[in-house]
Amino acid sequence: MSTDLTLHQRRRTPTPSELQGIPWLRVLKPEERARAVAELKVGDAASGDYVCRVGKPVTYWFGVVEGLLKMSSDDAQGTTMTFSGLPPGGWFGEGTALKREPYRYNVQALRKSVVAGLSVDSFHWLLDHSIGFNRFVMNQLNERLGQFIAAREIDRMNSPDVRVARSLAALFNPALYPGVGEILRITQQELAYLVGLSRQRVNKALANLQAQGSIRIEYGGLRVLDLDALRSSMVSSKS
DNA sequence: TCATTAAATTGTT
DNA sequence: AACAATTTAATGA
Repeated sequence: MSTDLTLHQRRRTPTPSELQGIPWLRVLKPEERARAVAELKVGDAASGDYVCRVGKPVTYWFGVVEGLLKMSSDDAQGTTMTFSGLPPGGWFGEGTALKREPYRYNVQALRKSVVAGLSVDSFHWLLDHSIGFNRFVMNQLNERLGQFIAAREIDRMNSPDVRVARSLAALFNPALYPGVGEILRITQQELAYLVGLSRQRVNKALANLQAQGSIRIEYGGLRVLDLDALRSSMVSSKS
């Protein structure tokens, strides 16, 4: 089920509409932006494809233009632990790109996706030349720290409804994933993989959240009606 | 553009 | 895990 590193093969230059979905381009000055755009590559990843794997040397700083990726890691026993989902607008790998160390996690496409990449050299060039870019990366690191702390709390609770609610809230984080608007394109099966629950249970949890008025279920996706309600959702599993 | 068919996704047991 | 119902996407006239 796992083909390898599609991005390194058939990569294109980004289309204008794809560039539109790259949030940090807007914080660059015209010269910086021109240079970055020239260096950007995009590639298509089929469902199951790996974007990066543990131990591989860092080649790119990656971003999701379209689709859905998941970030996970396998321990010595081969148990897979999913850290986070990566919806459109999300960029990752800055930690390893900064230090030019090998990747510490696997990133795999949950569905057919479009992934953008900026070479590590260009990434460093922007760090050396652009204040705006530095602010973006710093904010990105800070937001992600918040995400991981929240993720630990999520793992400790055993109420499925709350787990689903909090995980959804994370995916709708506008700072980290500006490409996600009112609606998040994600199937209940994909969400089940991310949260670590059965699809049936996720289906039920979503129904509860909808009844509570914080989301609306749509075919192939979800619409957020009340993000704060998702973030602070308490245990109310009357299923 | 519309009708038909296949595929994907959801709701339920 | 399996099934039926629903929605979307694809096809071709």
